[in-house]
Amino acid sequence: MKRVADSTVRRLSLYLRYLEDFAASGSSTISSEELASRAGTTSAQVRKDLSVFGSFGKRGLGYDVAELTQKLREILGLEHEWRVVIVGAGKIGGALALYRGFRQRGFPVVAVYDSDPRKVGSMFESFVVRDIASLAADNRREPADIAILTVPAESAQEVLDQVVAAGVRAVLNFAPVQLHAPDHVTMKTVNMAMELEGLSFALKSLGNRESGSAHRRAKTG
Amino acid sequence: MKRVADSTVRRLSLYLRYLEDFAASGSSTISSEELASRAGTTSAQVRKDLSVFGSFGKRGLGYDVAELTQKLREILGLEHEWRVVIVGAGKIGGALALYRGFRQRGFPVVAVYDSDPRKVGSMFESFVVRDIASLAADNRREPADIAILTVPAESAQEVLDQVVAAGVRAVLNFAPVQLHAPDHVTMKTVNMAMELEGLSFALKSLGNRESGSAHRRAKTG
DNA sequence: ACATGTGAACTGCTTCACAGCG
DNA sequence: CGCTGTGAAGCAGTTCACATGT
Repeated sequence: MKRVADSTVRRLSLYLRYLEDFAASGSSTISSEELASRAGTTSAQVRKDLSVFGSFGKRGLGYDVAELTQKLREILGLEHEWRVVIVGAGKIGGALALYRGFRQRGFPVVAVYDSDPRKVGSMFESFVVRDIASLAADNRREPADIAILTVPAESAQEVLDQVVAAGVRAVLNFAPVQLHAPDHVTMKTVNMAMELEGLSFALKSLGNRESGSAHRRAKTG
Repeated sequence: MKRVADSTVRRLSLYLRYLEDFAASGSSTISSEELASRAGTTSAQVRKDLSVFGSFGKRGLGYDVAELTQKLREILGLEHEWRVVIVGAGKIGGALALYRGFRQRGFPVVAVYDSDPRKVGSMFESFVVRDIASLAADNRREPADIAILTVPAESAQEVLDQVVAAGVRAVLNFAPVQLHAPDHVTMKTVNMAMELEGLSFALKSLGNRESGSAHRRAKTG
């Protein structure tokens, strides 16, 4: 199949969320225009995105909510659960391990790993922290589909290598560095430092004219 | 000034991180080629990105690490700190409030807010959780530059509206919904559900051929 | 009549390739 | 001679506009 743009997949994920809301509200059909306004895009974009995978609408009518929901779930591969492991038992790893939304959306967290011997074996809510070195063996019994990396930037590449060697083929990285993985491994990076610096750039570019800026320029406030 | 592409700003942020590492390792000059390999891009891209803001290199030599670091900090608006408030005293908000990396990179968390009266007034590590309704007044005394939204999807738009009304002009949203803000407010969204679904799509597209897939198809494993 | 599905036009980011300069 | 800086070319994603089908 032809390569699908990343931006398209991201929007499909958004559409799915709104369809689920919409189904709850009772309506059985929805137009590309309505989906677009919810997802913050245009009706043409919605139709183009869907057209990559087929023709799901009825001309003059729109899309059947239940049917399109089901199609999107199929397209995104959400018909069964994907087993997630968290690697890095720190603050953020902890928050994610406890976050119920993942399981609700079909991504149950099945284990937590760390490379720090002092953490290994300790309890982490309902999880016993396992040694990252045992991931490969654990994976042979009960394969993990996705690894979430919440380790410090310094060790992120090393840990990624271990995760890849263990056979995991999808990684969500929270370390603020660009990691290098083999082609058969899919990686997404959430870089909060980068997002904040993007906001900094925007604030600075706008001239930061609001009254509050004074307290920074003149510390003698 | 001409509009700068979002992708450019994101890469500048990455370059800066590597320059900081590089400075620590002693070298005083760096080529676009070397920066590119670290940041996972091409030398031409590095030069194009920088050329948007000026000519910082020396032909035949490369870039002075200290000088380029300084320039990037200026460009990104990192010469002074930006005050951050976290709105939503739940699991993720908590992890972010405790995360030291923000302060280290110039984004000190100065307060935590929530709209749940049961949480307001309670301690959250070193923070007393404040009522979101008091944000506007607090802001008049000590303006927050950036709000990080870690509230449930259902209330995210409502909370965003309050944050905007309080005068905050930059928002980092962790709720998995598309939010609508006025033009003068800059928003970035980190949507973990979307990232995971992107990984799901990739795994599914690759056919998920590895041994582990069997245990899902045949529950009789 | 109405909303989809889609080729064509457009926009904007990336890559190329080389002139320019240290 | 080496590496930057940059127009020009190439490519990918978005928007337009209308033919198509119900």
